[in-house]
Amino acid sequence: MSSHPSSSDPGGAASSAFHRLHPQVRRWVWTQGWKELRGIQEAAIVPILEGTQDVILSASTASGKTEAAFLPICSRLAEDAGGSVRAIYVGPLKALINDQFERLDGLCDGLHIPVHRWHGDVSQGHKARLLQSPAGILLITPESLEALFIRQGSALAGLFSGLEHIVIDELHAFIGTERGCQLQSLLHRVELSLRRTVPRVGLSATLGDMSLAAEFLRPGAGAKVRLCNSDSGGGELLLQLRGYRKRAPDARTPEEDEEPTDGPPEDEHDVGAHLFKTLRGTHNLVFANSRANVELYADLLRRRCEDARLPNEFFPHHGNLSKELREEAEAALKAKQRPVSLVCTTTLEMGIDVGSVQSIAQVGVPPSVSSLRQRLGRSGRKGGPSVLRLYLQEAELTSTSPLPDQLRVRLVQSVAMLELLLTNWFEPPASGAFHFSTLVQQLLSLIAQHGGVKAGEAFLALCHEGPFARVSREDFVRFLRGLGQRELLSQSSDGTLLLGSVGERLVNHYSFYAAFASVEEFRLVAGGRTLGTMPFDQPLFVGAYLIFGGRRWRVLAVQGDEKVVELEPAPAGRVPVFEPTGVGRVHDRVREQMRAIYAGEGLPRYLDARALELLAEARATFQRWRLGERSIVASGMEVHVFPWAGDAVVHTLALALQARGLSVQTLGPVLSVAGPQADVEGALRALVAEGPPRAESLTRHVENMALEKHDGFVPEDLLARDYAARYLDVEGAWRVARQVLQ
DNA sequence: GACCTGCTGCGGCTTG
Repeated sequence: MSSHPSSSDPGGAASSAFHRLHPQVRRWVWTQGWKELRGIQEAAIVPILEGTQDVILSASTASGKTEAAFLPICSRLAEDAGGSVRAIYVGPLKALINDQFERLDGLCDGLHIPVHRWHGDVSQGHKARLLQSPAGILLITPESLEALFIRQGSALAGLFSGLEHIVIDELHAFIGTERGCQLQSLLHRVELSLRRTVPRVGLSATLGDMSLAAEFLRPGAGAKVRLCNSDSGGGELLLQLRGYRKRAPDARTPEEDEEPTDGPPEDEHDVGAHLFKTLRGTHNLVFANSRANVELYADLLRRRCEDARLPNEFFPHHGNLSKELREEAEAALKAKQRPVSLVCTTTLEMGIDVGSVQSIAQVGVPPSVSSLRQRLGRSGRKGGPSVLRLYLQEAELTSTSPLPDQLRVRLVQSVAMLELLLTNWFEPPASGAFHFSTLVQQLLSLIAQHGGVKAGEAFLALCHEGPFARVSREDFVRFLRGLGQRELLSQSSDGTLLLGSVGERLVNHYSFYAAFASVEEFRLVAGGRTLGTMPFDQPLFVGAYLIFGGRRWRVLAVQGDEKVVELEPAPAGRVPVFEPTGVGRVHDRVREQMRAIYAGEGLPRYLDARALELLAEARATFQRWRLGERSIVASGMEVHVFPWAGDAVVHTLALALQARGLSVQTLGPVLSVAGPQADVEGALRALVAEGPPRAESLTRHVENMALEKHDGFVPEDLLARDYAARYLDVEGAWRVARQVLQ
């Protein structure tokens, strides 16, 4: 960014917008010693000052987005900030709200604009003071805003009567989620109670398709949202993908158990050795995908420090660690007084500012291109290059190695993701869900707010013009009937909806304010013996494989009500993969790119020697099986189908084949079906001939469709529709079915 | 075998 050495005016000669800020606000900018406003700050002034438009401010982390929103907002409030809350800021994290509170307080202090924060850790005294004399800016979480509706329902309109601005921070973190849907509903309900709209400002990291973000910010009128984008542009990127070989796990089955070995296996030591050698002495983030791996690598690196008689530089950071430990680690990284690297899960992907780091390490397959991009954004900010090192382990092949291992799908998927990252593509946020679980919450909340509502009013408020616009009147009636049967609702003689006994209990517990569920632990049982518990927040199928307690198991049955999963030891030789080929849902585009890499000959320059070897093996397997020419191959008693499509298509095909009585297992990009090839091809041909079914009909074999918090109260058919909209792609699956038969 | 986020009112205690 260039500076204006000839001028001490932060607005610069070209800026007319700066002069439209309140004199006191301009003075604050001068006292900060800023040479000029950043592009995004400049661009935001006029649209926010006018106060008639919704705005999205999109720029990379630490680009001054908060100030961009609040310089003009404070200019508007500088003369008079009283009477009611005048601006609401919604943040996804308490820590972020605390950060922003400190920053805003400095700006607002001289302007006599009160700043209040409101979340679970704020004392009741502070909250009571705001309720007594509401004024200025309120920083709040979606959950605390929910609590305000339920606890202060009748006082809400007065509390917010003079509200002029709503700011949503980290907008991208809300899009497509239950929590985001809850926030949309709460903001809509604020406007309903004020009987007017309030302009919204969304702050976000750079998003690919801005129209999705705009539609999220103002449902139904996304096209009218003003977009202010300050893409600082991709700087230089230094990239390396390092391959490692790992002993095949197939040798170890539950029948022939061994003593657990001490410490991590050799292969992790190799990865650890390189991490230690390259990261020590500087500041870095190591993303390790799971809490278990975070602990493993943090421990391994700490011991290397001890061995070298160095003070420890490596600390773990994940959601199960205490707040104190996490804050200590964050502070150490930010202080920059001595070298510190944090080994973390997604905790450090967004939110609080830890300053920029020298490099990013990713151990294992990245969850998605967009998260890779987000992680990369943490490195090399001040003009320097971003550095990304990817560490990938593939199993040593044996005579019984399953096809996905031979195909090195983890390595190839990672290369595909890096290639897509380099072309600046990344996955759009999820869309299409109905969010019935959050509709349960919002309906109960609406009733609690007003003491009772008519069904027609609720439909208008939540569905017709609210965030649940895709729910039809007929569906809403069925939905209400279902909630009535489950005693969440009751109806008075004049037709008013009231809370039923179960609804009353739900709403009166503080856990009701969050739209997302705490992960439920399932009890794992094998041969009548309880092995332990494990959290499941993903669909679970009979026949699925999992690893627990260092052993491999196959799911025999799922008892959703009792939260019990029955297991049997996985048969020897049928153990498919050492670790998941990717976490989360893989996009069509990534799998298409994988096929191109298998079929191609190019050697990406960022691969090390071992990774090149593994890629060569992958391509040799692809050639040997002639997968460039055919998508169905038989191997022993199994048939492998390669749709080269994303998880939604793979999952849909698996369910469709299961519905025809076949035993199907999905292994990353591959569907493995038991039986002769002719049967599988026959089944696929029959599917194509029948044509695509209604997506809901395929959910018959899904054991636990109720994944979101209140899904258990949602009528089965509506739940099936929500599930299909989130996880299935019938059109895509039938297109692929036609292709693989050619 | 993914990960992350959030939470009120009140009773009972100590301390100034």
